Amino acid sequence: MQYWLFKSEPFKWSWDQQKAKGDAGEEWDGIRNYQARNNMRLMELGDKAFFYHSNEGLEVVGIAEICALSHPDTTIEDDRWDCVDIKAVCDMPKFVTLKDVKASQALSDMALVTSMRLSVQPVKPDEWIEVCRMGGLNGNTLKPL
DNA sequence: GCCAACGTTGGC
DNA sequence: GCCAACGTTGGC
Repeated sequence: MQYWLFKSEPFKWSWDQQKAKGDAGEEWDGIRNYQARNNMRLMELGDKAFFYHSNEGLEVVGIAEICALSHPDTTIEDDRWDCVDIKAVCDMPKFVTLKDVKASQALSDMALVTSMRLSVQPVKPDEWIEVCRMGGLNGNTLKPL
């Protein structure tokens, strides 16, 4: 099991829209960055991910799960660009803001801070547990604390 | 809305 | 293969 973080500008694709898709999930298309794409190619079914609102909100709002392995992005005729599908799992009981993450000593190496512009990024297990804890979730069971 | 950071493109 | 120009991301 690996952990990830997906950024989305809420006025383009929000957590509410993601949740409305339910278990069917939705293709995470539109990624045109090699590093982000490579991360998606590494994802496995059942991997968990934070859903982060960029530009507006600037906070982790929920938890999603990979529900389809990397496949060609259907929105472009270019075989360089692949993507996975994700589905919503649960809300963060308390949103974890970028400010909170930056203020945490334990999260100082998190990609959200160090690789600001990367839109699909890996999350280390200890970072996963810590962000979940700050958001009011047990990172292993994903049950409220 | 500005601008810094940084990824990509394309000329040489 | 270098690097300048350019475009995009995303925090502020």
